[in-house]
Amino acid sequence: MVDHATDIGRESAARNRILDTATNLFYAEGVHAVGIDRIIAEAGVAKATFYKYFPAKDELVRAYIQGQSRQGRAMIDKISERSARDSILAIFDLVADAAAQPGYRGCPFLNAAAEYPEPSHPVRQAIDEHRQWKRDLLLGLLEADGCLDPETTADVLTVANDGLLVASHLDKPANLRRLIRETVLRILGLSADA
Amino acid sequence: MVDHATDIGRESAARNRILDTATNLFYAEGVHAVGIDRIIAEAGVAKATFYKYFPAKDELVRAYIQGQSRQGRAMIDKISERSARDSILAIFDLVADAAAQPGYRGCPFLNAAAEYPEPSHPVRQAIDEHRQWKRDLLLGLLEADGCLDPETTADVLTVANDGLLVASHLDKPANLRRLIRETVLRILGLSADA
DNA sequence: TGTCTAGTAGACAAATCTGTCTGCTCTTGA
DNA sequence: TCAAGAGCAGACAGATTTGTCTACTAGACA
Repeated sequence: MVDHATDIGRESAARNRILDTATNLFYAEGVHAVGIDRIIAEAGVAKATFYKYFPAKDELVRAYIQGQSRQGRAMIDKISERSARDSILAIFDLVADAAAQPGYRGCPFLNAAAEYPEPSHPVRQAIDEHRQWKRDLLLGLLEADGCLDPETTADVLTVANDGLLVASHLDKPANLRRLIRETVLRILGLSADA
Repeated sequence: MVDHATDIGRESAARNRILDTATNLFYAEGVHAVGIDRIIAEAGVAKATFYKYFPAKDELVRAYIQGQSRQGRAMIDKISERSARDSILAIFDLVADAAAQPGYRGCPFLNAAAEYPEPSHPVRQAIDEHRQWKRDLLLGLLEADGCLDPETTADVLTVANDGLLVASHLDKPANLRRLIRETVLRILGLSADA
């Protein structure tokens, strides 16, 4: 017997359909607002199949968050080779790309975190993992750029990233790309025209 | 007959108890996660009384948001007279004060907005109102401070405010006050030590 | 005394929530 | 040919959701 799909939970058309449907619904309407029945109906899947792959709703939510994290990393991986400083600017430009998408509703991680009060919850831990990864990514780029205080600057850039994701959703500022650039340049100390 | 309490919805011990209880629960656990039954039980109020003052749950949520807005404005009103620039710094310091509170769980407006996808919903409108007020407040202070581009700077400060509220909750950075100061000074172009 | 108002207590309806379980139909591979 | 696995369909349980409605109590006021 070949060591085939012993591991349930990987590669299955039904499972993918469930996760895709849930991803769209969770992001568009919020986690608590979307019920299992709706997901299985729109995914065209039997209830038993759902509970086979996701023993509880929270496991689906965790898979949703991890999927968003994977997707976010993939977007950043796609950025072409360039200087550390330009990489930072390109990463922040992704906020504008996301905000230009039709159903944009802010940051999936921040939205989900708002619905999970308990910091030790698996969903929150998945969110923390992503945030930690992103902070480390920025830190590395700042060090490569010769930043004098990379730790502090990474924190400030994280603040800016979160704030830009919020503002691009709730305030829809005109000329978001300019706002993003202005924010990053001021934080990096490259523009003191305040 | 004196023109007494014709207007239902103002000043009532029961109503206050409902709103106070709901405020604590909504902030601590999220809006969708808290049911009417729980609120009336913890407020020690009859169901009929609840529906007398709040014809639907969403009206209670709107009242909760408006109460948080009122409270936020009161905090800022309490800041003593000082220069425009110092006022901005003092306003941002309020983030650290809030984060130091026992049950801190981030910004009530951002958390609630995450649970209301529809921008035209009354709850979202109440949130927008508060955000607009705050942005105008910062804009006025920047103008008084002689800022060269107050509009842009107000946008960037709004970004920073949101980001700091998020980070202080999800990341719990060591030395939050220093991070706040660093963020604001860099945005105002008063510190280029990146 | 009688009436009006605010409030309490709780039954009830209708929908929806998560999760379990039974039974059926395919497809694939030995 | 036959057995196992994957998936579908849907009933069911038990809790919980928002919201309505009836019946009662206590205080204020004319």
